[in-house]
Amino acid sequence: MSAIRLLVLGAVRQHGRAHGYQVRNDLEYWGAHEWSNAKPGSIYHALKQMAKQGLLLAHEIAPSTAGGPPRVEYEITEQGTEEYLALLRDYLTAYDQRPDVLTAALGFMVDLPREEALALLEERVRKIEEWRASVTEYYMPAEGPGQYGHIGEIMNYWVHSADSGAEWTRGLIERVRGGAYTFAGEGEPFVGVLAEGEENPFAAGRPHYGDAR
Amino acid sequence: MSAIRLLVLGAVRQHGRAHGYQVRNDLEYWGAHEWSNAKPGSIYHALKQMAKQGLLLAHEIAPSTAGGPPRVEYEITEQGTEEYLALLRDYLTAYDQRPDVLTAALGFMVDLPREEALALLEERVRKIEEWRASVTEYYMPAEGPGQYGHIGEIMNYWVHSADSGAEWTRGLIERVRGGAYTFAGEGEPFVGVLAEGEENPFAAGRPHYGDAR
DNA sequence: GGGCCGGTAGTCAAATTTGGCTAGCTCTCT
DNA sequence: AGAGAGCTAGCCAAATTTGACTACCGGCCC
Repeated sequence: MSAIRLLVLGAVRQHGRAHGYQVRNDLEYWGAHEWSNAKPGSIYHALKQMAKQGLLLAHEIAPSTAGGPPRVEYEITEQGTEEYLALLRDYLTAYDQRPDVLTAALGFMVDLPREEALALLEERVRKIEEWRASVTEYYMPAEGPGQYGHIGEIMNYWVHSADSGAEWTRGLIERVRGGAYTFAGEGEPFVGVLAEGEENPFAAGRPHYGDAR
Repeated sequence: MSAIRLLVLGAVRQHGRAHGYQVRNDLEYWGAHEWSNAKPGSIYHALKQMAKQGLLLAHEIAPSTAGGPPRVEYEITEQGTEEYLALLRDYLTAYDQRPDVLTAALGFMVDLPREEALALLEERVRKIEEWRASVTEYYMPAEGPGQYGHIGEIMNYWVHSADSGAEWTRGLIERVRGGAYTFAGEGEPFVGVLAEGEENPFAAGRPHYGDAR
């Protein structure tokens, strides 16, 4: 799975009620078009699909005042909220090496209580360590390393990445345990959406890091 | 782009002439079904598509001795070889955070001369550093960090990953410069395909790291 | 001597993703 | 006043990816 469902559900949820273009703007504000596959086509597709599956409720709305075709507003359903939280928990703990998944989950982690977020992050570290152990067991056999030739570099790279990811996660755990950020039930949450009329400092089309490659 | 085209082209090239099932087996031998999207459907699709585009040449073959449907054998064309090398060079230098792309390229890097591989890897490091500079410039503005709340952790994660990736690449450069592995034109290459009848120690279905998540 | 497991070699529909396209409106410049 | 740029809002075809399914054969077990 990609991160798009979590992103779209999270965006709709923060708005209460949103149409596709708003979601698209939020994701762009978060820079998601640069670190995930959040392109217009994918966003609208995800909205429709999730509406069909009952995760979102679609309301047909008359053409807006500012031109453009008739639009559809979406609300998250009970079932959609469950899916949202399930994805969030899953992506915080899953070590699947795709940075977009973790990144999306980081953006929403404060929707969980602090203690739960900490538990999930600790589980994440545990999973990375397990993964590392299983890889080194299978790919560093008794015959010693080197028998794979340059292919051994692949394993070396994986292990290095895993170690680096675990280390970073431990740092995050410490910061969160030390009281950083505002989690669910701790008062005014940090707002990550644009207010009506506010301008987006990170609009697409800027000469960004996304241009690396 | 995903890594599948490079993987399939590389597999066909190593065989000289291969049918889909052989490619599928090679990729499985390399563990590619665990770190990339190399599933049967994707492999056969890529073969057909690249044959249509002239990167591969397809030969219809009579049903094999061992049952099953009539099969198709593929050979890489001149154009396919060019595309293969272009992808390889691109993936070795591109910092696009998707580990499958780099992993695939690492598996084939010895198809290039040692000096070229070194140059590409150095370019890779340069690109990562550029990327890092551009990110920190845009996302650590004058108002100081912390104004993004927990969203700042996302940038922190990216930067950490970039640094880790650059460091690893520098290590690889040193090993290669020090004479490790056998590159193009340096004698008998390391064989990464199964010989006829050899058994695959990494067959699918084993309890691997891929089961993390 | 029938059943079924595993290997060979793939196909197929459905879901997703990509990249570009449309169409109406407003604002600015000339 | 008209051209054109830019914003709002979203659609679409084509390509890709997923996950499950097919069909055939040989051998093993009972």
